[in-house]
Amino acid sequence: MEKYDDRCQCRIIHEDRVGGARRKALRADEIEGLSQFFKAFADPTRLRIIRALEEEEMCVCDLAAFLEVSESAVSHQLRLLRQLKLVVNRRQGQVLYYRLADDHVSRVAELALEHIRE
Amino acid sequence: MEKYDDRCQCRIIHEDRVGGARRKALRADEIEGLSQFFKAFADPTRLRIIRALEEEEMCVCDLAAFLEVSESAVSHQLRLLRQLKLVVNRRQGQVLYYRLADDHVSRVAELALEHIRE
DNA sequence: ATTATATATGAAAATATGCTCATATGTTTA
DNA sequence: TAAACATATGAGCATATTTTCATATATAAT
Repeated sequence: MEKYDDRCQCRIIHEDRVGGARRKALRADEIEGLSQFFKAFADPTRLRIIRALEEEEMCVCDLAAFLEVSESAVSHQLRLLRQLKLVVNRRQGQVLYYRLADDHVSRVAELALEHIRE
Repeated sequence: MEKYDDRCQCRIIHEDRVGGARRKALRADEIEGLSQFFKAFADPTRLRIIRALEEEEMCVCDLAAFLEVSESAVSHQLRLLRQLKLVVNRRQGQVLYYRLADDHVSRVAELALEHIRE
């Protein structure tokens, strides 16, 4: 004999709103993808990398110099940005040049900047 | 007698690009603000809260029911979103109704959604 | 071939984050 | 005034994230 419904024992004040939210909710994988995408921007180091690459492509050691952090740290962050498909690279000799994968990236950053400047 | 320059011992391949990046760089406090702003979107629970509030205002227990997480957890996340000025609330009796602070919030979410759907 | 350069990567340490639990606050109702 | 309800909050735990350090890989130069 259970004391409560085992699924959700929360009181619901507005059934309709909860239902509405459920109906328009994104699928779990979309939410996961979206939050991953935003995670890329959610760290000062990565955000500075993104901003720097808006201008022109840069190599790892340029970025390390600009950011004043270790090349290893930059490389780890770039891997993350690569996995999230926000940056791509091209090799020229021993140097890898990184650039932004597409312009949604800059546009999102620009829009957010507007927000915080208001 | 130091072995290296104590500021930055990185080799720089493209002085000009590093310089360019430095010149167009945002101030430290803007970078901090921006990354904080994005941090709000970088968690599935908060993202779902934001999406739910795009439709209409909701109270804490509605959100808890929709998200199927504890009201305490929702409340903690709402505090964070409040501190980041992404949501505001209004009290009606003992119920607090939350809504998005402005429409930059939805626009950023929408733009990012376009990105991941491509 | 050997050495140097540019970057990548795994493991571990330092830190940050998200949730739970217990308790506190503010509002309404009895 | 007391009890009930909606929400807030601090402390602590579990997990995740970011960096460092040591080492590995790929390309170029000697």
